[in-house]
Amino acid sequence: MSNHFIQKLKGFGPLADEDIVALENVTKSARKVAARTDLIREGDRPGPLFVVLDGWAQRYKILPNGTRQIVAFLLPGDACDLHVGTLAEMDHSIQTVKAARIATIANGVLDDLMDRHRNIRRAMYRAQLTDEGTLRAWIVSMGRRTSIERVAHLMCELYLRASRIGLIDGEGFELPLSQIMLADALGMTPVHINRVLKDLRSRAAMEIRRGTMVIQDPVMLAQIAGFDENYLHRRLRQIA
Amino acid sequence: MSNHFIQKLKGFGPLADEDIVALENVTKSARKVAARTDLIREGDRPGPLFVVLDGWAQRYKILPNGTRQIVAFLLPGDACDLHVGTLAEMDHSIQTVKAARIATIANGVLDDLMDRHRNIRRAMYRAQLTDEGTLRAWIVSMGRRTSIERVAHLMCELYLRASRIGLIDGEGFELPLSQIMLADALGMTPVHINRVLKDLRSRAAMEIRRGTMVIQDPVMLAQIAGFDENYLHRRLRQIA
DNA sequence: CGGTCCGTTGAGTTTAATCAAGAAACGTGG
DNA sequence: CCACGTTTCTTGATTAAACTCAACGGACCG
Repeated sequence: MSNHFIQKLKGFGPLADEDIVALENVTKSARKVAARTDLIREGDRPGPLFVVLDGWAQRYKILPNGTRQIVAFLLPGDACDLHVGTLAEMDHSIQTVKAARIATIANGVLDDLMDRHRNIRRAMYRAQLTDEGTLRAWIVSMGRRTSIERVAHLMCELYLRASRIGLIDGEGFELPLSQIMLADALGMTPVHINRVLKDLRSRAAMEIRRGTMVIQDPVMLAQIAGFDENYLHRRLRQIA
Repeated sequence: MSNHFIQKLKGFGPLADEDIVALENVTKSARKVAARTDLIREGDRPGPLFVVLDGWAQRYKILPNGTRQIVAFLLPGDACDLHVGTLAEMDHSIQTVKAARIATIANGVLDDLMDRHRNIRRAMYRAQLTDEGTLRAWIVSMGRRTSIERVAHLMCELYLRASRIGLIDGEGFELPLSQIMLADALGMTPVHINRVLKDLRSRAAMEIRRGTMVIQDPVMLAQIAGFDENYLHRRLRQIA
């Protein structure tokens, strides 16, 4: 059975057999978690590191006025903050989006893993860096893109991330996000998301059909989005 | 002469004398850089790690339509991405805001430093985590806060960060940001920023006077912002 | 088969952007 | 140290984008 986490780390630097064994060991405790279940809540004392082996999760924050902002989507292979456990209090919550398989790595175990395996350490930092790039891209989207550009940009991002971990099947990929979630991720209202999706559909750029995202015209979509995939660090530099 | 970088890292975990010596060594190459100078540009092959010892810098991205989005402010003691040098291409630019003193740490030197000094490594990761928290807070602001809340929130953030590194002098602190920069950071137009600042001034919450930010009513400002300083991880958990 | 959540559409409102123009501050060179 | 040019700040009037409110159809679930 393939382990998306190991798969992903391999993309960020060479791993020796012993590294892989260590990673398998440390993630074999994975458990099934139902959809819409909080793994950890804002204000909690940070627990272990979470690794999404299968399924989707999201980071989000609820504001005093009751609105919600989703801050990141976690796809198979994604981990939460490295060393999140060293800080006093969570500043946001993490929740499964659909049924997921989640591994938890205790802090001590993680420290140990990072101390002993230089390859793993480096691969995880690089993974961390691409996550940061994604956060920055979200800020750019929210600050300077129109609503249709924003939607298109998120779709490009998710498509690219899904494709890298082999989640594309022919016509499209599974997108387990309601329009409400999209609204909370993009800083809009569900009503407006609905209108934007209608617009994208009428332009024959993309369409969401029963939980499946279908990109009819990838070039048009990327053009609308002003999408620059460099921020996801597609090409790693050759490292000595 | 105090070194803001070392000062800041000390706040994220204990450093031994030898750690401090190593950090001093590695930052003694600092050079003066004029205001509004790009340290590195989007598309460049990432160079060394930059550390801001004094002055302000900013990360920003220019969009195809010519607009700009500032993605982060770097204050004295702040560093750029760890291991930024391991990736293929910068996805944004970094520029000084005012005249600054910048140290550069070559990739090999940084790797070496991190490998040899466990304390430094950990402190830098924790610093990195708080930076990430700040990015998430910006996303929340842009997505779900009104313009006045957004401005107030940024001011609270900057005030808190400035106060931690001893940049507050009595009434306020130096804020070397034009309204244009504030607009580019908050995803608004300069005209609207101007009106919002006027509003905050008329409420006697805060005021910017000749490059100095004066907070007349911190409680009101934090209330307007819905500011939760936890995201900046004020309190580090006790670590064994 | 009834309830709830989600998606869809229309009408009216609010927020912030745009356009425009003048005043103030700043920097530079003579 | 002043004069001039440039950038930044400020304000008003108008426009555009997205939100709010409301209602209904459809899908899914127990």
